[in-house]
Amino acid sequence: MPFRLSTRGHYAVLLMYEVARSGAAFSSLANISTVQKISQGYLEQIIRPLRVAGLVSGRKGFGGGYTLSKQPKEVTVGEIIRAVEGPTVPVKCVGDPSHMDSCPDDCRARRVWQQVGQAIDGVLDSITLQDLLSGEIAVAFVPRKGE
Amino acid sequence: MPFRLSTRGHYAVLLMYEVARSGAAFSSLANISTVQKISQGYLEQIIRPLRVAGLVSGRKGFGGGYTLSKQPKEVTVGEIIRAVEGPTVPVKCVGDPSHMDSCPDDCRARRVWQQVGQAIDGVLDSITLQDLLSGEIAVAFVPRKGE
DNA sequence: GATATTCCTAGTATAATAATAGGAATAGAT
DNA sequence: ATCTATTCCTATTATTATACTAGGAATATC
Repeated sequence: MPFRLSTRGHYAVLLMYEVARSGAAFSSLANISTVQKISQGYLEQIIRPLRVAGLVSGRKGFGGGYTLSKQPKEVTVGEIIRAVEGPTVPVKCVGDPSHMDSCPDDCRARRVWQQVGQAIDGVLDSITLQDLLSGEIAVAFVPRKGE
Repeated sequence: MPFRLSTRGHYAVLLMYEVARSGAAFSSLANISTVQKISQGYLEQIIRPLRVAGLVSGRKGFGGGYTLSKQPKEVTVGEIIRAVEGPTVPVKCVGDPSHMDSCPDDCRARRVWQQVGQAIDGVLDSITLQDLLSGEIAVAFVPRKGE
């Protein structure tokens, strides 16, 4: 339950993966909606900030859809998630000036949250759409029960 | 906004820090409530799972309160947060068997979420209450505007 | 002109969060 | 004994965020 990613960020990555899969051809949201089983209306909302951020460009009308604005290896998962969700800060008192005075100046925990945010961005920024396409992502160690 | 920690986990760390600061003496929630400006009733809810997990022990009555059950260097921030919030999994389809079939078996993104969860736990488990007490936490690199 | 698409704004149901409220049990102080 | 400070427990509630749905306007192709 802590450090959860909302469906917006989650779906944004799946969405961009589908757009990347189609290469130079236009991918329609109707098609992606079917493949990934996400409502088209919701996808429209999610792709808007991605377009504004210049990660995809859309084309209206019959045969239209979206294509990547950059090469798959130039687009990181971090860019995608931050475009739809904003900066990666686990608690408000880090990064948001309007909340920084809600905790004392000498708060020892603040550096913990900074490190966590940095670690998350480190992982997300190290993975590109090209990595997703080629399946070349290192398998994370997942501890099992009783280990 | 993504990967946010709720106040329960956030406050749990501040709470444990205050308990640790008092060493062997009992810390009352009334006092911690005043120092950290968190309502006592809410602190009571937060400390319960910490007590159940064996991180603190409580003593009722006048002069009562809570003390650490272990040495500060034996208690990690990760233990604290997971005790009150559950396991660190950014999306439901990782870790929760009831949701693992909602996405396809070959989902390329799943490893991303696994790696993120592992990175978060890596940071949280590397920091102990002793580190908070002594202030010996490495400063995370925080990028500034226009850098 | 029919249709498939992006593009835009608003509303809404559900769930999670962040508490508050009220009290019972217990230990020490007087 | 009684008073008070504390933990301990259960329930309720206000607020917010999430995760959508609805309805339509613009535009490009057939």
